Amino acid sequence: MSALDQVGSISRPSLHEELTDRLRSMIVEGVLTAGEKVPERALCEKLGVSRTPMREALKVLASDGLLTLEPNRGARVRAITVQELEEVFPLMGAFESLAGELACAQISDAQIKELKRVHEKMLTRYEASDMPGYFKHNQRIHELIMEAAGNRTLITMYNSLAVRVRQARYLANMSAERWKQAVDEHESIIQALEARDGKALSAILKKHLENKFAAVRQWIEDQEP
Amino acid sequence: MSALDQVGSISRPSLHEELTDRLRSMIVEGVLTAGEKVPERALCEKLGVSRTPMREALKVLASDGLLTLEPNRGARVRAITVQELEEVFPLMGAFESLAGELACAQISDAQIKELKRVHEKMLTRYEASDMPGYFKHNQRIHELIMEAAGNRTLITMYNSLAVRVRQARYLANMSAERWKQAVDEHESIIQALEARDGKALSAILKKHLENKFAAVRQWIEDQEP
DNA sequence: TAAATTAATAATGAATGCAAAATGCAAATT
DNA sequence: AATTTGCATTTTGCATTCATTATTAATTTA
Repeated sequence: MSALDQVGSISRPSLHEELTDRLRSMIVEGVLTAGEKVPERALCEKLGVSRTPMREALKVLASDGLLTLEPNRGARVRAITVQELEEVFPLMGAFESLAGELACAQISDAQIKELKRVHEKMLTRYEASDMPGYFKHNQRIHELIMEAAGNRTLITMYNSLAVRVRQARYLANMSAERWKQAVDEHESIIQALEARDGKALSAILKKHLENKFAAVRQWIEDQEP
Repeated sequence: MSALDQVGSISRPSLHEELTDRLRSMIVEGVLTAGEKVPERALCEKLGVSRTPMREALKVLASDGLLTLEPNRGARVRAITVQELEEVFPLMGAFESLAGELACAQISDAQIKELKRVHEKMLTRYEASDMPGYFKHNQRIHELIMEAAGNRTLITMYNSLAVRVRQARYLANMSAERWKQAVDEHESIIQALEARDGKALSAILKKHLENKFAAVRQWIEDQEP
């Protein structure tokens, strides 16, 4: 075995890949807001690239459901509709549920420890009423469970939905009760994981998401009376 | 309201869309086989298009997981690995299971009738030992259940997995017993649907897929000893 | 003046061109 | 003879250009 075998090949992501990632972030972070036109030319100039890779990126994001391409009329940021949200949540529920079962079957002690660590941090943020901080750790916990499930296809599909839900920031608003409830649910999640009780965790995660959805739905109904 | 308002606008799908569909079919139908390089230029000439829309299509298919793009080295048809298959099947199980529950909750009598019709046709094909014909109707039945679930997002995600599984034609080989078993399972599926028993259907569909997977896994093990 | 038609402008879809990278091959070296 | 090195060819990534379709502005006409 030569010393060179240790050296990994350098990966230089192509322009269109960087662009897809960049644009995806811009959409999720709300720099490009829902319904907004995506002016090809302007974006190209802003980011200093030509139209070819930009258009390639737009096609990919459209196939991911983040944009709509109206022929000869360009791209628009696709706003997730209430109807779509009602479609997406059961799916995410199924994903989380599956992830829970898979995770319990093979999660390591180290992974559980890490989860508890993040969970504790999240609690601190909750007690400090720091919602953004809370969400950050909250998201990380769900990511860790997905990772523990050890199914890359599952992660990919889950993320593609999560992105679209996150894009519509229904979640920024949460009542005090709902927040308390969510924290309690997370407590049970950790417990089920420690016990490696797949069925229980699966059910809790599904319920957790259903409650989240109920809160979102409530929020929507309050918004558009 | 003028008479012209009745006339729908001609939808001329853009070239890259047609190309993505075309290439997707070529992959699923095995015209482009797994592992094979996809020579941009040659394909362009064959299909009479320029490289731009072709490259856009390739990017989309890559993001769908049907191709891999090695930078500066072009596209290859991505062969689904055994590991990936093991990832995909639980997911499809979750999808089918969810579809079953949703379908039972809202399927119409007309839809059930249609399902039974296709089911009967499928039985005829089984009795005639016509496997391709059987598969065609089999696939249609699962499509109809998905449609009855009335969740477009679910359908989209399910299809994107189904395509990748279908591409690897593990299914063409099926033992007589397995075939018999599959037919019996389909019998139960129809019954559960008629009874609109969501839980039961959900369980049957999941089991149905698990058995299918077991058969596929068996086939793989026989292939590479 | 307001509606409608036409002209001008801008944006998109697709094709071509060019530079960089990879591949294939033959000569050269060990 | 086998491996390496240099060179030509091919292929890819991206930019640019051309053509077509929308959008806007201007003009005409009722």
